[in-house]
Amino acid sequence: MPLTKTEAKELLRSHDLRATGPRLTVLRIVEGAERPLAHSEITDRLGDSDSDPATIYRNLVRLTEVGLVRIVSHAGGMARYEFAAERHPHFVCDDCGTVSCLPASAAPAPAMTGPWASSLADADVQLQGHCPDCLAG
Amino acid sequence: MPLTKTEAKELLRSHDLRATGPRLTVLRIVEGAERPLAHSEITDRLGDSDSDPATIYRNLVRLTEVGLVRIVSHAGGMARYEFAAERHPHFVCDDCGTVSCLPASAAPAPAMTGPWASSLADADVQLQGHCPDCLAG
DNA sequence: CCGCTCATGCAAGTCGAATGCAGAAACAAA
DNA sequence: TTTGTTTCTGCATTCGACTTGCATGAGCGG
Repeated sequence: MPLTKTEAKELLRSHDLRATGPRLTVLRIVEGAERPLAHSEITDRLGDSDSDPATIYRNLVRLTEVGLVRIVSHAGGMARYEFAAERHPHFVCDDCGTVSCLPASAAPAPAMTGPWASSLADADVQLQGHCPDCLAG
Repeated sequence: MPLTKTEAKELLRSHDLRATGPRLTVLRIVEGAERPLAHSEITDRLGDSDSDPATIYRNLVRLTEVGLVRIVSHAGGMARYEFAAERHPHFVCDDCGTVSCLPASAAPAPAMTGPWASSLADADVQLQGHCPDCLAG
């Protein structure tokens, strides 16, 4: 469900960020993605408006700081960014490095007593293994 | 439960690896650690026998290839290595980057039908959030 | 003890990511 | 609309984790 240019603009302004060209584009790409994207995958999807790589990095940092975007994984040494609206478990493939989204029902909520209780209550779940594609191939 | 020098040596030989000085040291450090260690943390624990950083990297790669060691996380852009004997959930702190080990009871096994079934069955669980220390501080 | 093979150390290179700086653009106010 | 402040962009540089090439040196089977 892609964000319109106006919606994205308002979203940025409501987080005290200026609605600049590259920023709008990055936000809309991340929001419209079907899975967490790496920096290189975002630049690939820029199309006509190819901004400077460093600008994309800085915008991802900025969007992460204000909470619009979240880093889901560093698999393979590259950060993967996801729109921070909904939380669900992710599956990281140890072979191909792809990060996939899973339905919440796939992973029961973790729980523990003691000092870890509140940490686990708000934790994101990530599963690591071999994805169906790599198992098949 | 630290590995003796002889046990480590046999473990290496049984995996078709030569029992060299740096290799033995790295294996024993990783095995004796209470949590997954980054490359820099391993060199910190080398003590008297400080080998070349590249040698440590290559040994971590080799040990990972033969399955004695596993990469648990790339949080903060650095790989964390753990002795591959037992599997348990890990908690990665988004603030300080520390990777902690949790008891298996903390995270129920994930499950799903369809193509993901077998992938999830063998998956490692990793939780991301804010560790008790960072929540307190 | 010999010799083949693999590992080490050193240096240089790769790649993702961060940073300094000057010019340009966004937003608010006049 | 024009001005002015503040933030952002683009370019180049730097950084840190990691990798690789190559010659020397160490393991281990014979």
